[in-house]
Amino acid sequence: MRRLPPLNALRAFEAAARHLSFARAADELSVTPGAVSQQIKLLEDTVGTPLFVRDPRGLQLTEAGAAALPSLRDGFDRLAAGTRLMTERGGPRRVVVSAAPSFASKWLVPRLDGFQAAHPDIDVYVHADMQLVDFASGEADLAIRFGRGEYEDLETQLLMAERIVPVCAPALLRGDPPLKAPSDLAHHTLLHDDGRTEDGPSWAMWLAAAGAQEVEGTRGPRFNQSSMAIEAAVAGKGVALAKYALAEADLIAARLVIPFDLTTPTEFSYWIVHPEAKAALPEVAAFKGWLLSQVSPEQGPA
Amino acid sequence: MRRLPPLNALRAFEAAARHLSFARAADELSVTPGAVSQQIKLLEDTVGTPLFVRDPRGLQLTEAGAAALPSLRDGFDRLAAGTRLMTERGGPRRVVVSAAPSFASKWLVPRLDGFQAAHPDIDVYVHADMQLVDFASGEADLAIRFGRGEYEDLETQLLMAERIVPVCAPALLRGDPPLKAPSDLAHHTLLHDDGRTEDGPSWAMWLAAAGAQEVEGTRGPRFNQSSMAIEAAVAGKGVALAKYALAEADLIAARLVIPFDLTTPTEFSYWIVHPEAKAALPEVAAFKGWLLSQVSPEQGPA
DNA sequence: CATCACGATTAGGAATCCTAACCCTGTCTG
DNA sequence: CAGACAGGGTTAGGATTCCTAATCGTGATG
Repeated sequence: MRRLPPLNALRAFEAAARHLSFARAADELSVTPGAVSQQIKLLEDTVGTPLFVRDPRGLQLTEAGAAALPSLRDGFDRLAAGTRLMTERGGPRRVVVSAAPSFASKWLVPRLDGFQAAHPDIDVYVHADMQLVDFASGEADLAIRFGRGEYEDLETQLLMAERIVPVCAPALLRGDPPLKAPSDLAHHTLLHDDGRTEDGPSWAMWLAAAGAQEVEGTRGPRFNQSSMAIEAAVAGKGVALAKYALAEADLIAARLVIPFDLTTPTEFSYWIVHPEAKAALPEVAAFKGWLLSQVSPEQGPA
Repeated sequence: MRRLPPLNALRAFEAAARHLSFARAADELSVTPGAVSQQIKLLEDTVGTPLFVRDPRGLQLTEAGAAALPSLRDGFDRLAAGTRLMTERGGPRRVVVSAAPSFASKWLVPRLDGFQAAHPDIDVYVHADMQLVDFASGEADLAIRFGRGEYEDLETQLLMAERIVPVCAPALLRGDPPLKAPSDLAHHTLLHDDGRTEDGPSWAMWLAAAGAQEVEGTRGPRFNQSSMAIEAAVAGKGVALAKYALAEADLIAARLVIPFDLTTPTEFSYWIVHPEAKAALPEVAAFKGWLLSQVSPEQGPA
């Protein structure tokens, strides 16, 4: 027989452990910090072990507390998912999708009408943010992230690989001077995506691979979002190094061209990521299936 | 932000849905049925949907309730696992293993000392029972079951395949009459494992495969546990059809021999089965790894 | 050295939860 | 076919749990 300590105490612990703060946990639970303190003491008495080290400057989990946290977080995730399954029968369904801002605007949003057409009963909320912070607080249902696919305690599935291509406005090809060889880049403006460095290779790396070491690879404007570099390229401001997925729509619409067909593969890919518990929600499953169908239209996941 | 209904109400619902009875749920939770009734009404008010159809002769889940139950059960499983992780630090650890009686006595128990040697801090409780009923009530941590590996909502991993062999005491080989060909079985006693039919082929099937149709395959004593048929064979009472895994120890010790080397493969195998939530418990993981190491000594799971 | 941020502690009141007793309905049983 | 029984529903009121508000202690901060 399953034996559980007082559930509210467990929940208070889970929140406090997640925030490493009674005050923030209390805020999340809409109670006072004192209440959290009492609940946690009760839990510690029940299980017979201290769960936090109370430094005067903050909290720290004991080994016992740290060992239990992942299971507890996952457990409450599942209770939340189960509750949603009973609450939202027939009501409006929604998925909250988290993605990097550039990916959201350049890849996801242009395709969303396809999802809406296939699932008119599900509303999609796109949550664009730089890092993957939404799951701990329970805000997002599913995320698309660019990286190595190493996300702890989250279910992960490959969406698609990525490669880096140079792009510019078509007019630049016959500009002054024309863009015929990588060395011609010396007389053009290079547009830099200055996001987090791990996101992809820089102009310097690309130029080296293209054998155009003589071109200075650090000049030119820098943007902290890939989409801005791409939009600058569309506007004819220069040549950008772009992730293919983000430039694809502009390439198909002929607002951009690939001047030199030297693409650099990356070790990073796009991943679909979500807490395991979310898999039980049909709207999340539907969105995931649709995402995968966007990549290989005939076939969803295995 | 994760929004949850009153947790005690959720737990009451989960128990009532599992038992399809307020009274049994109340018993499990050590409260009165009235309390359960109130909690469930509270939950139904909170989520705005009825969860049970109250027939005068019992309960039935509504669609909403049925949809939510698996997530909730799994959620509470995980909370229980997390609680154990904090409770049993340093204390005595234990695994409760459920297995069929014959498998437990003939295969599992003879090897257990190896596990005890490798993990002296973990106590193993062997729970022998005919069906797989222990998980719902939370009694067992892990089970070994013989079948097709189709266990809903449970994590499943193949332990080993199985095949059926005839076995008898060595003395019978030179008995009167001697056992030289399958047709000689006509003058010997056949020992029948009369357990659930899906467990394996009968003597009739084996004799047909051996080309010994003239032997009457229904005579002889019947046992409702495989181990009893094997023990009867060891005692020289006749020839039994045995699962190889169960006879192995007696074969190695030369208390049994295989008179005819015609083994019948089965479509059933042994599976390691447990609720997903149990994977978080180190003692369960240790036992599972040890089980797999018993099958292929050099290599544990993938 | 005053202030702030963080947690611990306590008393008392608010909210929740449970029991006990009773009702209703269909089924089983002699 | 009547009575017992088993299942669930309902209610009042008391037991328990939980939370707030106020106060204290401690180290970091400016």
